[in-house]
Amino acid sequence: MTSASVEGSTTDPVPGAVGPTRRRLPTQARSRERVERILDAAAQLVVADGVEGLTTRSIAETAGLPVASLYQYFADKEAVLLALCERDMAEMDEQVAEDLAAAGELTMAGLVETSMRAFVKVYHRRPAFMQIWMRGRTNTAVYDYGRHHNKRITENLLAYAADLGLIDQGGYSDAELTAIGELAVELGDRAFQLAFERDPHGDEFLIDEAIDLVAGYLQKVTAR
Amino acid sequence: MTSASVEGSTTDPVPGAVGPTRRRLPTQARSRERVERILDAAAQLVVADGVEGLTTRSIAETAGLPVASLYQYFADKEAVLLALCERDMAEMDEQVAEDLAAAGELTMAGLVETSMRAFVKVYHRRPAFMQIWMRGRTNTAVYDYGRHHNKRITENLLAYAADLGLIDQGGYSDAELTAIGELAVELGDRAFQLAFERDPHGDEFLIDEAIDLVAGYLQKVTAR
Amino acid sequence: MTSASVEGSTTDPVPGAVGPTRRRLPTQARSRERVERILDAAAQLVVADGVEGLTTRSIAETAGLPVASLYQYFADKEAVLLALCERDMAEMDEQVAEDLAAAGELTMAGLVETSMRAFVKVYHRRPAFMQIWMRGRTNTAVYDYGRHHNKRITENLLAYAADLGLIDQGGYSDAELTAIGELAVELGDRAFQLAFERDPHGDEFLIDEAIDLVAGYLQKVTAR
Amino acid sequence: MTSASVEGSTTDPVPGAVGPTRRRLPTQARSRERVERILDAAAQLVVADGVEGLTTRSIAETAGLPVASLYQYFADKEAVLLALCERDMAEMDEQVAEDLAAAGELTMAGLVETSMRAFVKVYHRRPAFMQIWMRGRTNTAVYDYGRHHNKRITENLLAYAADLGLIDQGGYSDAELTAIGELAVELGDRAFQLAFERDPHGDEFLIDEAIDLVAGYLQKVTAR
DNA sequence: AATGAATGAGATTTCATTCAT
DNA sequence: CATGAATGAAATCTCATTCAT
Repeated sequence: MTSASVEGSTTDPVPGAVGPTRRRLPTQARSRERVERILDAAAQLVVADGVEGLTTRSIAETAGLPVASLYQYFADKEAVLLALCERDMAEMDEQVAEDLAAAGELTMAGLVETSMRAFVKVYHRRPAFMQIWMRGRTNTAVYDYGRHHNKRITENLLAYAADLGLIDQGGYSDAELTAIGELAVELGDRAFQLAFERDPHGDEFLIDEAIDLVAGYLQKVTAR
Repeated sequence: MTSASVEGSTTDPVPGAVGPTRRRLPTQARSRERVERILDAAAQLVVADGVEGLTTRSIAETAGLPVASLYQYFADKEAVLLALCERDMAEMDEQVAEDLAAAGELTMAGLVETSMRAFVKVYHRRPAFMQIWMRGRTNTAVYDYGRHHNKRITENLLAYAADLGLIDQGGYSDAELTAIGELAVELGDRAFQLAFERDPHGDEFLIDEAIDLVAGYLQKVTAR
Repeated sequence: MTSASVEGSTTDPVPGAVGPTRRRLPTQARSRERVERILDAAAQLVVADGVEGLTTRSIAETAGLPVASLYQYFADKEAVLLALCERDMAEMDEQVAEDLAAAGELTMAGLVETSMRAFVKVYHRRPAFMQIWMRGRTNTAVYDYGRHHNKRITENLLAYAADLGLIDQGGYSDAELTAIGELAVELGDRAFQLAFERDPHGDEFLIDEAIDLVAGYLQKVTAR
Repeated sequence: MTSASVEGSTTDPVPGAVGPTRRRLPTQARSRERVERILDAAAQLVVADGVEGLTTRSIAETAGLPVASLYQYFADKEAVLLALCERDMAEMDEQVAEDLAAAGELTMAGLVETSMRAFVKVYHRRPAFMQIWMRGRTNTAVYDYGRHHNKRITENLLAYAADLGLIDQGGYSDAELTAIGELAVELGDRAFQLAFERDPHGDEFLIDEAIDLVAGYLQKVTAR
């Protein structure tokens, strides 16, 4: 097993996030706590009303602070949503990294299954995230963030797989290999979306199928 | 060639569509013409400003009639969007039916390819539709309509394939077969979305891959 | 006496004014009445709180209609202010035209005096206008409108004076003559501003001085 | 040449200016430096965004200190603007005093010309000041300060002229004489405003006219 | 004295929808 | 049927100012 890691430069700087310059601990703690409160409020509201129904007012009300204070921590409404994504996304990346590390010797199919099962774990742990991710993609910002993140996941997984010698590029160019990888990730993502749309806990049959189909599709570039 | 047709109960009743009570022919004709004008306006605006930027005012202005008159033909803004989808969708169904009819003896892979290429034809012919379909799915109504339509397409295609004896259900239950079919359609749809996101004319490599992967995934229930 | 008139294309189209397409008389009347009510409200508020304190809310409240209805008649807040200026400005132009017509044979000094006294008449008749004009020029839109209007007044008066043969251009170029005329108008305007700043009814001594100084300054281009 | 000086009680107490209680020299020095930094920032911003676009945040940011610290040195935003005026105004007074001192024996016309040319010098040297002064008068505070300052200038110049025996009061009362003086100053001011509005460097023709007209208007109270 | 953080109080504008005619 | 006009209901964001530390 190599030292390859799927966790690359994991944390995208979320555009619009306003970091209050932190200096003293008590203040920093308060700040962090408020940011968390805002994100929790937003998550809760998204689950209840959908991403479209999210308003600055409702966020502030739920978080128990004045609307104006939102703008102390976030550049605008969109930034809240993105921060929400980022927070859970980071957790997701960690889970994947951890499970892969624990998995030992892997084939391509194993890599796919381990990663995708890690995703499912996080969806279970974070129902709000699942909601946003699975239903909230009707918001452009979230959609774009999702696309962006999927690209990064693709890069990391491809690099990881290459490191382990799991890839046989066959006749495909590098660009084509990347396109195939990205397509695989998007397919898995979409299949999961369906699985969780049908059943909040994730339809088991569809989850299994999703894993199966991604691995199956990747056969064409798989060495072992 | 059997009498099977993918065009089943082709026209979904769009919720919210208000049928103006028709009485005299001239009126009916006028009505139809105005509905078309509204849909054309909406299509044009969606291409220009995206689904999010669509307003009743802009629709009315572009269509050259008073805002209030929209409500004579549609229950609300959403209904316009859905009618728009439905109109193009019907065209899409027709194209598929026609191409399948012309295709003669088919295997499962042939069925998949023929259908998907028919989709692409329509995307090319109707850029507005492509826009709505490929980018507009960030609108909840459109998204839901898409899901709904994909289900219907699945049903029709499965029935058609069964009719032709292309299906070998293996150990799968009927429900599972349906789930697999639906998943296949959604995957193809998503893959196309990526293809047209990357290139307004549809990235050729991705289109080919899409067809390939759908056919590949369906192997597990394919007789020939 | 010639047929020359200072009332040229007197009414500048106020940018942003939204004319509801008028068709039927009752409706037209209602519309007009509401516009008047809005302008009256704005005028009253400007007198009370100054131009800076004017808000859409206060206008609507005072006029007794919902804020949203303002936007039926005016593109935005600024447009209200400009319409207000225009309304009174038109009256001012009329007064000048009328008084000049009644004045018979004139010298340059007579032309200047007649015009400026006509201004004063209107200031007296329309205290709200006087307020806006004399104090409200701290608003950029109003200021710019004022400059613009002064230019038009200059053109009209110069043309009128030229028609009557009151001008002896001396060594000055056309551009310089225009500059001199504009300067004269602005000076008179400013002097009046001081006169009405000191006394809401217009300080008499300053008004006399204003007329005197403008006529005096124009000597250099006066034939008789 | 007498000892008369236009520089009277040159520094108007700016209302709202908060003198930080000075105690130790280093602190005082720091204070002074910060005040300068704030004023420089404000000047720069006014030139860039106009007086209307000035915000406490932008000032603080540009000056490189926390917003809250502004309030250590100034009572409110307006006070900053006024202090800015005052600073440049003092320079203007000095320039006038200096040029008059250098001018030797003067007539009324000479006094007017020397003073006004001194103004122009400072406008050229301080573009920010010119901006505020010439366009910023749409801000009430600045406008009022301008009026106030013009009054003081009038007093000083009248006293200076009287001292030199340039004045022949004719039939005018003292109050009238003052009114005439003030009017003359305001006229010159306004004419300059036009000159600098037309050309950032000051339209030469208009500047000459301005000087000419002020001297001309003052003829009525001029001894020589 | 200095300042990070907090916020009350608005401001302007947009839009879908509904009536009265 | 048609539609001009009207509007309730929000939504987002900005800013000057004030405290607690």
